[in-house]
Amino acid sequence: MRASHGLSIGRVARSSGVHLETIRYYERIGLIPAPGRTEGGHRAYEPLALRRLAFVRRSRELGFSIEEIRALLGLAEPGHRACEDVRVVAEAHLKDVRAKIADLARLEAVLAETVGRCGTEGPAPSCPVLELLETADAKGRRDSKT
Amino acid sequence: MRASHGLSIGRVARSSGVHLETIRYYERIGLIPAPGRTEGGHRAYEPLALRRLAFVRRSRELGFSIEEIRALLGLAEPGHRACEDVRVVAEAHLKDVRAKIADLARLEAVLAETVGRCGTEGPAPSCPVLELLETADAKGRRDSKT
DNA sequence: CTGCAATCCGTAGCCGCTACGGGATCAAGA
DNA sequence: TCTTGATCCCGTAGCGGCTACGGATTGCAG
Repeated sequence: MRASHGLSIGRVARSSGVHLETIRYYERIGLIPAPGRTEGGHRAYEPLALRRLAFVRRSRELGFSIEEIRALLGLAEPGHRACEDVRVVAEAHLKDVRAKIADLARLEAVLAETVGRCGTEGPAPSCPVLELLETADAKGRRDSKT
Repeated sequence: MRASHGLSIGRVARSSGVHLETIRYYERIGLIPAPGRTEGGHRAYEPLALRRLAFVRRSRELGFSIEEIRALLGLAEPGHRACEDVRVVAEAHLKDVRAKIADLARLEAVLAETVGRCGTEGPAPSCPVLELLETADAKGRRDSKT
């Protein structure tokens, strides 16, 4: 197999924007196919590999998990581009993202309010942040008899 | 050491809301002190340990890292409750939280817009999500000569 | 042909847990 | 007292998604 004139992994890394070690990692976990090799054993990629890697990188940037990307790559193959299926994956991910945002927004509100009270306290010079952390809120306490 | 009438780890776990294995993990990494032991080798906690664990749990819920909590625990010790130092840690964390929210909000916008276009496309039945993922955006490409 | 950059590979580490498994111990009931 | 069944012991490995290390090879320009 004439893999002699393929692209080296370093080249592919630079032009796809995916770190060299990460490319080898993706290959190891089967996210991208193993490329051909030179006689000396170095990886030699076809230009197509660049597109696949760029797809993966873009998906990671958008927060898709490796497993989601595995699914998307399958769905993206020319021939059965099932937009409907793709939408399902994307919407599930969107839901996750929104949940995370909501979580963080709650934290942000609590932290901002508390930090905001620092230094502006009246007579008692106790620390609002520490008070917050020492608050034993309801959750997780179901200690009972015995 | 009369550690005989201390609280068992299971009890502490239930009433602090921290999983049993997580408590052992915290002890292993030195986040909480090792408690006394019964004759048989079981951990026997003092009531004070409950407060410390609750503090840790609350901090984790608010997204502080283990190392941040280590710092906070030091600062929370009665005697030198340096509110100013605590505020520094909390503000750094707040900044992180806000950065994450901003990141996620950007993702959310892109995903929502894209998914929203699914099915409402005109003649060409291509998939907006796939098109998004196949877009090779500027970042990360600095392939040049040679 | 020489010299140095690039690549090879396997392994271990990061964070914050969680799970597993086989044995020891504890506490309550009979 | 004995027995049972719940609890706890400990070490180790795994999760996701990489990143880093390091010694040996290969590639390629001068």
